[in-house]
Amino acid sequence: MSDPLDITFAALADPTRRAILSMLLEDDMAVTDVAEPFEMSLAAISKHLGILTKAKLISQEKRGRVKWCKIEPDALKAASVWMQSFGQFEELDMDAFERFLEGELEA
Amino acid sequence: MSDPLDITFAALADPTRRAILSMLLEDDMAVTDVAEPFEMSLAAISKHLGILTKAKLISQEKRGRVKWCKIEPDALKAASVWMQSFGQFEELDMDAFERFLEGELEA
DNA sequence: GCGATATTCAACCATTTGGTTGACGATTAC
DNA sequence: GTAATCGTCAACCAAATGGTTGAATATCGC
Repeated sequence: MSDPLDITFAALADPTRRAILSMLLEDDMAVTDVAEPFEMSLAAISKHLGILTKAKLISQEKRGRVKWCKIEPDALKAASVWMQSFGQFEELDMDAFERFLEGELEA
Repeated sequence: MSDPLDITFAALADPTRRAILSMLLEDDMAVTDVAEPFEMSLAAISKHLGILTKAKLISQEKRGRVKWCKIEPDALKAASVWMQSFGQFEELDMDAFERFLEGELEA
């Protein structure tokens, strides 16, 4: 009943979840390590990771007692395609990207 | 306090609002005409348009008693850039990207 | 001026969201 | 075996979300 795009965009709407994705861009991480920089409970981070998993933005694999989180960039494709359908902006613009990152990292 | 991307992605997470954006891609529209194809009250659509306006995904201009809605694709740019940084990161120079990120984090 | 049209506002409601805490089931280390 | 670690679950809570209805505010046509 609910469009996968609903799930994708809703998952991306939370700053904690976007920060998690940025962290996972650099390397796969265990749940506890993902939680470490945030000022909230492990259970809360676990929930966020569940939402990202449902949105297929990440995958989780349990090895021993450690659950590893890995980014899954493909899920962004559908959302990206949807946005491209607006077609009024060009492809990735590095200057804009850097300006954006500056803003994002200040917060 | 809240990142503009929070607002943008949250606005895009609702299927009614995405449908409205698709409609506005074809032409500017009055509020009543936007509401016509949906099975919900005019007030509900008015709220959705308010959310899209706050996200700067559209603008609204009142001429007489009619309020015209116009798509504003620029707001999608920041979100698109953010997403493409994940979707296409394989095609980027990952080492340079990581060095860039680290530099930003120090600053 | 008066009625019809365009839109929003205010109050309300049910559901979802993002967080907490404490208990719990695995797994690992000693 | 027992204690510590990793992560989730369940119950709860406050606030936000997406919808409703009915009244209110402009503006237009006649």
